[in-house]
Amino acid sequence: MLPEGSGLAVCCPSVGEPPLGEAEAAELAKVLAALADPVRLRLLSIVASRDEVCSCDLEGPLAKSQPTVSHHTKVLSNAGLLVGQRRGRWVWWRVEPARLAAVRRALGA
Amino acid sequence: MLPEGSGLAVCCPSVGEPPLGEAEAAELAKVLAALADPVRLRLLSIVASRDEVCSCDLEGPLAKSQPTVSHHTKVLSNAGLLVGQRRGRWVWWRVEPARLAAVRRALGA
DNA sequence: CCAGTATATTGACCTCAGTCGATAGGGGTT
DNA sequence: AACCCCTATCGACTGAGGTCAATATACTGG
Repeated sequence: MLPEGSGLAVCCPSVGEPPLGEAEAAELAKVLAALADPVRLRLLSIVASRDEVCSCDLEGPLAKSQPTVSHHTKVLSNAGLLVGQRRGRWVWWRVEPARLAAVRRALGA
Repeated sequence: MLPEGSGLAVCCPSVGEPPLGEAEAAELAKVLAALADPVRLRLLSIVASRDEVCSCDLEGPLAKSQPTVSHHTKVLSNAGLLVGQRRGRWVWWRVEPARLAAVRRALGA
């Protein structure tokens, strides 16, 4: 449940600044793939709207089954965009704004 | 070969600003899906590095077959990220910085 | 018009990802 | 302990997408 590649956060081989080697491209593509799903974008938006949200409060708004929600939170968490913390029986999710900022920077002109 | 949805360019239902309806999420996901491929990211980076690049100059650096390159340019073009112009037998591609900026804005905190 | 070159499309293959039902694991409550 | 609730994993199905060989289309030059 930990972010795997963090080459993105450090600094900035961006799409605008030419070379963009295969490794950087692959890394950036992974994070973008995590973002490139409407359910996950809405999930992210919901979590961002409050400070913390538990998984059980996501099924309703997303209109997806519990396993599906769990799958999406895992994908976002692996991408470092979401961080989960277990408290009692619930898992509370919050967004990782720095990660999102890194993506914006990597897309920067 | 024309961008299809441009709801992104107008204004800003961002991931940070909560509601993010299903339609906006789907639209944003489409553009992000176009970006979420290492070959296309490198393609975009190459085109951005010069002002214009013709398809024939992409096969080499990308190490992909001609149909594959054509496929990727089409995907990026459909997403509004790349614009192609046929001059003689060549197609010259240039990036659409505004579109990329719109994506960054949609991802904005 | 014919030949040659650049690009687009087709068809097929293969892998991957989204989805859900069923089940397992973790953690409270009584 | 037994029970219930929340979350994670598994297995299976399905659809989407990256890739290339083969073919088609578009354009130029002779």
